[in-house]
Amino acid sequence: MRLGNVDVPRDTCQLVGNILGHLGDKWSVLIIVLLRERPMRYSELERQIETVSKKMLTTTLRHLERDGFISRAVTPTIPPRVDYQLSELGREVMEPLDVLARWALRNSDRIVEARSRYDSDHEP
Amino acid sequence: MRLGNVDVPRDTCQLVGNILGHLGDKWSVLIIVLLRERPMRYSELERQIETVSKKMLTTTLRHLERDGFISRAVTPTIPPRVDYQLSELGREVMEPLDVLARWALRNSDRIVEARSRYDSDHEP
DNA sequence: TCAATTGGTCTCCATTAGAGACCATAGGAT
DNA sequence: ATCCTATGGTCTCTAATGGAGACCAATTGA
Repeated sequence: MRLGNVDVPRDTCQLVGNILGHLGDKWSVLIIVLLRERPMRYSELERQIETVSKKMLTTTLRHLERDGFISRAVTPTIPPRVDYQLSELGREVMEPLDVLARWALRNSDRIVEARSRYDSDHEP
Repeated sequence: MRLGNVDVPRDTCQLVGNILGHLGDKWSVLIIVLLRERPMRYSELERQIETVSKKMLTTTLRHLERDGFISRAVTPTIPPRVDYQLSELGREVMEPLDVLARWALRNSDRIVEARSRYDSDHEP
């Protein structure tokens, strides 16, 4: 793998791929973006995202916690209360994520065009 | 959704999420990175990636083509020859992708640490 | 004559995602 | 007194998705 003009050894490359893979799965980025605004409770995230199942919300949060992007604070009241917030690492990853999101935003027209071109070329 | 200090309307945000989603799936980034080096034939990509199944390689290539990141050139010889290469859009998306990959590279230690901390805290 | 090559598609099985029931418990409303 | 709601999950069952690999058509080289 190459980054800029640096050759990246194979196992490091796998790690990067792995991290990118996690960040790239269906809900991670969305959760990070939401938590950037402010810390949120589990149920709040659930309501904000709407289309996520409890199971996937839980597993995605666990992954993000394990990788150190968010922290999880339990208050053992009844009913229980669990707050999630971005960690320092989570806040830092926002920057490259923003770069990518801004690029997507700037170029969304071109992608939409490419798609309709492809679709009209391939359906007959 | 917010990017920097700009508020992004909901449907545009969905598009960005959608694009990020595609880029984030298991093989896309790897294929883009490989094609940055030089154009490659189907079988060459297959050999480079090793662990990808034909089915997934084909569907990922189709998605990338539909979104306009790569182009596909068929030479109808026997046996057939199909060349894939990055389009202009594909070359442009490398930049934000590089930013993210470099970040991952710089911070991989912290993530590895976070993981082992999490694992030792949660297994007993 | 036989094997190898290519870019897929197709089928069959394994893994993963999603929908939603369920839980324990307290406080508030009726 | 009794119900209802709220919370942060887990668990089960089903639907969708992913992977392994057989198969194909046709030509060239051994």
